[in-house]
Amino acid sequence: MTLTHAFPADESALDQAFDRLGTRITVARDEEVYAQDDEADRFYRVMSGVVRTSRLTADGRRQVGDFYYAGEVFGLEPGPDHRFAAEALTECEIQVVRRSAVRAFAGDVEVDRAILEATRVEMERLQEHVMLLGRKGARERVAGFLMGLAQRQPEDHVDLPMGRQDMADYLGLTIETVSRMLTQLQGEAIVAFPSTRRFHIRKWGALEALAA
Amino acid sequence: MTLTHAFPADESALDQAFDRLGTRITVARDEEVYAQDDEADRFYRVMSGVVRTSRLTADGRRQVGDFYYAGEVFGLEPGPDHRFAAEALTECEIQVVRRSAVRAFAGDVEVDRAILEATRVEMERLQEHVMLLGRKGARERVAGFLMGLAQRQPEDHVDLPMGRQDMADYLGLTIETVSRMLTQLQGEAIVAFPSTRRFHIRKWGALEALAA
DNA sequence: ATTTACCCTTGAGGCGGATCAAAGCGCCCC
DNA sequence: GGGGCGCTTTGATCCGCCTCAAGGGTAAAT
Repeated sequence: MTLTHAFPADESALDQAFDRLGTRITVARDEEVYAQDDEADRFYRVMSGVVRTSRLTADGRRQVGDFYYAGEVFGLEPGPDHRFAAEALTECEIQVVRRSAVRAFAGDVEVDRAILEATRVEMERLQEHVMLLGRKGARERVAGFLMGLAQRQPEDHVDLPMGRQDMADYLGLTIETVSRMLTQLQGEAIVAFPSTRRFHIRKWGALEALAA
Repeated sequence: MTLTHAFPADESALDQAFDRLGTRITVARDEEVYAQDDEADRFYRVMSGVVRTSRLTADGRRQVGDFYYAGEVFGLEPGPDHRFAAEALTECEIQVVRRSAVRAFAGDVEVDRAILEATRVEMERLQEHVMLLGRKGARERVAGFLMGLAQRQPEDHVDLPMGRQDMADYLGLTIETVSRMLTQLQGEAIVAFPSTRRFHIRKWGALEALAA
C-alpha cells in the first residue's frame, strides 16, 4: 500500500510553484536526495513514499531529524547549506524547485509567507523533538513516536515505513531498547503488531498518557 | 557586569519596528514575560539581561528551550500560542511590539522577510539542541553548552547568567550530573571556574573535540 | 520448497547518569 | 562579623539503558 494523502484544496504560493515549476524526480530506496553540507538552494515536496533526514556526527553517530510523508515539504534549512541529509526511506516521487525560480514565479511576498508557514511547521516539529529527547524515558519516547505516526495516518492500522534502526536514531536510543519497549507495550496490550512494519493502537488513553 | 552587545548596523524591518513601535518593559528576575499557552501575538527583543524559555510537562518535568541575550529576538512561535514560557533570568529590559503593529508599520513584505530570518536563527538553534540531546553523553553536552556560551560572548572570561538547575534542564540532565561534569572538566584543566558563575576556557581544542 | 541474508528480538552483564543524602560555600541580612 | 538560607558540590547506591552476544523471523533469491 502507498501512502498518498490528499493535498490541501487552497494551495499556497509554494504549492502552486511546485505544481507549475516542479521537476518530478524518482528516488530509489536508500538513495540520497541531498547530502549533508550540500548547498540548500531548492525546495522539495514528497509526492509519494517517505523521506528521512539525518545527520552524522564526526565520530559516526547518527541522528535522524524527521520523516516526511506525501504532501509535506522538506529541504527548508536555516543556513545556506543542509545540516541534515535527506534520503528516500522507500521509493519516492519528489517534486523539486529552485528557490530562485519560486521567487521569480510568485514574487517575494507570497513566497516568503508560504516559506514562513512551512518553516513554522518545521519548527513545531523540532520543538516537539526537543521535548521528546530532553525529558523522557525510553518507554515514553517510543510511545510518543507511535502516537505521532498514528496522528499523521489516522487509520485503524498504521504502517511503519522505517526500520527499527531509524526509529532508534530518531529517538536517541539503541535498536535493542526500541525493540524491547515495543515488546513491552505489546505485552501490556497497549498496541498490537500484526507484523514488524504495521501496528494498531488498542489503548489510546494509555498510549497518550505515556506520550504526554 | 551587564551583557550589552552592539546591535547590527544594518537594521532589518523587524529591528526598525522595535525601535519605533516597541514598548520598553522591565522585568524583574524570575518574573514571567509570557506564560506557556499564552497567545503568541507579540515579538520581543532583549535590550539587557538574559531571558530563558521553558516548558513544563504535565507531570512537572521542565525542559529549558533556550537562553536569549541582548539584541536577540524571542517569542517567535510556530503556532497561535506559546508552547514555551519566557522568564527573565536576570533583571531585563525588553522591547515588545504587537505582531499586527509590525505588519501595519512596515508592510508585509519586509516584515515577513525579517521574521523569516529570525525564525531561521531559531530553527538552527533547535537543530543544534536536538543533536545535543539525541546522541551525546553528559560530558559532551556540558562541554557543548560551555562552547556555545563562549561563542556568544567571546571574552576571556565568560559569565554564566543561569544557575546549575537551568543548565541541567536545558541539557536534559540532573543538577548533580552537571556539577560533576563541570568539576571533571575543571580537573582536566580544560576549563577553570574562578567562581560558580564565571568560567574561562583553558584548552579550546579539547573542549571543541568534546562538543563535536 | 529451500536457502540465505538481513533485520528483529531476546538474554546477560556492565556502565553512565539518576536518586537519595549530607556536607560545603557564598551571599544576603542582620 | 555572625548567622542563616539557598545553591552547589560531593558521596553512595540504584536503576535504566547500552553493549555484547546469540538466537529467531521474514522475505527475497534460487
